[in-house]
Amino acid sequence: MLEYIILGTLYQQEMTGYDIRKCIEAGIGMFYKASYGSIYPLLKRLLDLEMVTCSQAADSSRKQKIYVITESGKRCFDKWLAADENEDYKIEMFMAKVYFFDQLNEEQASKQISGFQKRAEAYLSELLHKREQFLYNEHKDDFYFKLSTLYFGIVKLQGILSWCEVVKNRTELETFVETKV
Amino acid sequence: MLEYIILGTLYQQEMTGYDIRKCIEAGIGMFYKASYGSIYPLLKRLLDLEMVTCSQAADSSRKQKIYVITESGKRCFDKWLAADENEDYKIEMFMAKVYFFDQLNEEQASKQISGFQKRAEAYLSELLHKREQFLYNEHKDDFYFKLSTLYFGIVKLQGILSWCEVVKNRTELETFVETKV
DNA sequence: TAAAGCATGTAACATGTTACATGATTGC
DNA sequence: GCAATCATGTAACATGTTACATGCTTTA
Repeated sequence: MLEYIILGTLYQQEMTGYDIRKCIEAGIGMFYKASYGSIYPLLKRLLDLEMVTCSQAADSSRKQKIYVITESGKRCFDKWLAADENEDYKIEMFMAKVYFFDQLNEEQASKQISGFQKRAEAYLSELLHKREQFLYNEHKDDFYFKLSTLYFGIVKLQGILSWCEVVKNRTELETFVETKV
Repeated sequence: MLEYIILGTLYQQEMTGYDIRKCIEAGIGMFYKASYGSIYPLLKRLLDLEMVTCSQAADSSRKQKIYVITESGKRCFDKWLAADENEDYKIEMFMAKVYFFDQLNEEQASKQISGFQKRAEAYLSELLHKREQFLYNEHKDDFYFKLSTLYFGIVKLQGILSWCEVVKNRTELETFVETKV
């Protein structure tokens, strides 16, 4: 995963390993954390794979290495971005991918979001079913917190579904916040 | 983390490693995945630490090992459950802990939820601030999906906050679902 | 001039997954 | 009798974190 995020970051702008970390933190820090201990070794591997090239900065006062994505690296990233992963992708991973969807054509983006939405819907049904089984339980009060986590899952999935509905149609994002407060 | 979840599971009921996995999957599978490759080695370690004991099933037709939590194991689990982690706990980890809050006294449970809520509020402010910076950006349309992930974070945090508000006061959980649909 | 930030990198550790190996029991 | 499920366990692999080592540059 991180290798693609690195490629996606370099796709937008060449930069140093240090800057890559800052970009990731600023952009998708909410969903994904990357440390130097994972970035630097990966950059080395991407160099070996010729997905990126690297040059010492002309401004040689600093010992910085500027990384640039290659054509091969771009193709690799594009392929990942367009791939419709059937996997049981966690929402955080999916969001880290969505972050780069501005580089994807709208149709494919919508399709991937719809796919994710469908899986989320199926999962929500499961949870609602689980909730019903609990609903008439005599000992309900003894499981208040256990149940609360189930409700958390339900509310979270409902949130995901409304997000999908808005974003797959490229609806104005402010609708999210306006309806609140 | 998993060691505590195993202890918490055995606290409620003695069982085999196989059953522990099923329990985890059924209870907090939504937040936490555990494979045999992680459970069995951990059970061995918990045995060494005398947090659990183990006996071959009397019904010896099957080669099953029934694990039982010890007093020392219970104390260890209690301590973890009551500990007010200041850490930057991810919501999933927190929920896995909340799952066991029925074993904790109400005051401490509410206090931990309030603590989590506070940290979530601070984070939400950050995100709302970030959003404002984007709001009047001329190139906003070029970052639709990038922005959408920011909004996802905002909506998610708002969801977390309302969950906290309900659960820390032990309010009827159905309010979550009733207001919807 | 001291602290904060820029900048790279490694080694030890932690954690967990996947695939494999093995074999009994239960339900159809 | 066959498939599904119960049941345990290991070894190789994947992934990533933390702490450490090093030293320059910018800013208060």
